[in-house]
Amino acid sequence: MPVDRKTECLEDLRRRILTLDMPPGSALEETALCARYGMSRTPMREILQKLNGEGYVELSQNRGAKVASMDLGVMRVFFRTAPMIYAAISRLAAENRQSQDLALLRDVQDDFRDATNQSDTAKSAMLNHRFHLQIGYMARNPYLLPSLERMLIDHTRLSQTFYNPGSEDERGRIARAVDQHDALIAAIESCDGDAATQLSVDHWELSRDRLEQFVRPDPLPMDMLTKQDETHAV
Amino acid sequence: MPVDRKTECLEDLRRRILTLDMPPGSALEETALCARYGMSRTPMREILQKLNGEGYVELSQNRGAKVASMDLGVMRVFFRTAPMIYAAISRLAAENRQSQDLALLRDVQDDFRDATNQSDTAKSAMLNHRFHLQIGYMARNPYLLPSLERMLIDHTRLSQTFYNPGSEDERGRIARAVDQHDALIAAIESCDGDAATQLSVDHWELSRDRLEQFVRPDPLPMDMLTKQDETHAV
DNA sequence: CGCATACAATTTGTATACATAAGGTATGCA
DNA sequence: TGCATACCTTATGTATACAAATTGTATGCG
Repeated sequence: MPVDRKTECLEDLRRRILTLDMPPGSALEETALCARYGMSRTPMREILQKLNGEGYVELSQNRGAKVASMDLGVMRVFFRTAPMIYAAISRLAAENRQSQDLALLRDVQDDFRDATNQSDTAKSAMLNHRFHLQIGYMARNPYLLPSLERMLIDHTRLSQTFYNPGSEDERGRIARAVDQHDALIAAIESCDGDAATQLSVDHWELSRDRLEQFVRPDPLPMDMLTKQDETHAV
Repeated sequence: MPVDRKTECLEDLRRRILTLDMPPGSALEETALCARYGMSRTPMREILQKLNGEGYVELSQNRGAKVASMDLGVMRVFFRTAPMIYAAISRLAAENRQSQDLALLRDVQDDFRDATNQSDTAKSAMLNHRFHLQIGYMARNPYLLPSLERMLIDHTRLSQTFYNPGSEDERGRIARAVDQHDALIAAIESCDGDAATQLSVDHWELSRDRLEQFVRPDPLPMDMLTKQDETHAV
């Protein structure tokens, strides 16, 4: 059997969790996973332990593993924490980047742009995830990286929860996000920490505005309410 | 066999790593640990995986586990990141604290004060660690907590690296640190986020100044150099 | 004498069998 | 009929045996 079947399984589970193929809270039975990925329970349990450490799954004593939940209680926390982490990571990436990193980042961005052009939602989400994770690596800060990783897990899942591929607005936002990625790469390349910080804030606000549409939906149009009222009034 | 021998082992390993009983970089052989803690390799490997996820140990493919290293390259990163994380956590703790948390925090602080009065270095360091971790729990921010945990691992180990129990300066700093903890508790109790933030910065600067003494040691006294020069000049 | 290669010893990774604990179901009693 | 208790099923936790890989060592060749 291949040596890195484990790595393959690990990445596939991460992908399935991030793309909501495995929704938050769903149970992960060891034997089922073992059958699916063709390995014994021992390495599978180690994979689940690792995913637990990364924040993808939650483990309970004698009660198995579940995909990490995403209750609305932490949404507020998410919206408050994300800009701080993203801004700090972006600044550090601009200050500590190395040329080889930049090539990797461009590769991911190229793939991301292609995926968005093909309207491949899941692939776009995964490559957007990898893009921001790559910036995290470039920041070279082992203390902040785990926070970024946890933020990105929920950010990626949230984005897809509300994803509407047909919407004209959505397509426009995605195009702007791609452009912002390019601008961010440029800022990081020129080691401009201030610019990278500002761009990460802009990028965050684009994402936030989209997500908050669903947390605080627009009020119904006034005339519609009026019309209803009139109908009832008759 | 006891039900939570595993938990006991986990906490003991954390303690031994934090107190430098197991120095950074030292190898952790599975069979030796199994013999020491009286368990099989399977649960021990899961413990090592968990410690790896928490940042206490580093795992390499087919090359075993090592206590997380603390190379001087990340020291700069540490000094830059710590105040941001500590300040953010302190503010959030003040804003999101619950009364039951506060009682726990006071208990830890009481034990910490006792340990410092007894000049028990290792115990003081562990209780200081628990104090700040408890504040982390009170912040109720699952995204930032892992960063705090990683910072605290290195902070606790660093503090002991340079600890000098006989020094008069050291005793004074410890006394001030204890007082700062009390002030921080008061700020958190009154839900004063600004005060908690400021106090965490003060507390950090006390620690930073002490640690930086060793990173940038004072220059030798001028007259000593002069005297040496004169001797050679004869 | 130095280096490369092959072999042996040690250590890590995996599979399987067994132990244990949680949850559901059925049965008996009130 | 309702509830409690005992048992059975299922899934998780642990131990041990075996496989694979890495490292150190020794030997042979240049």
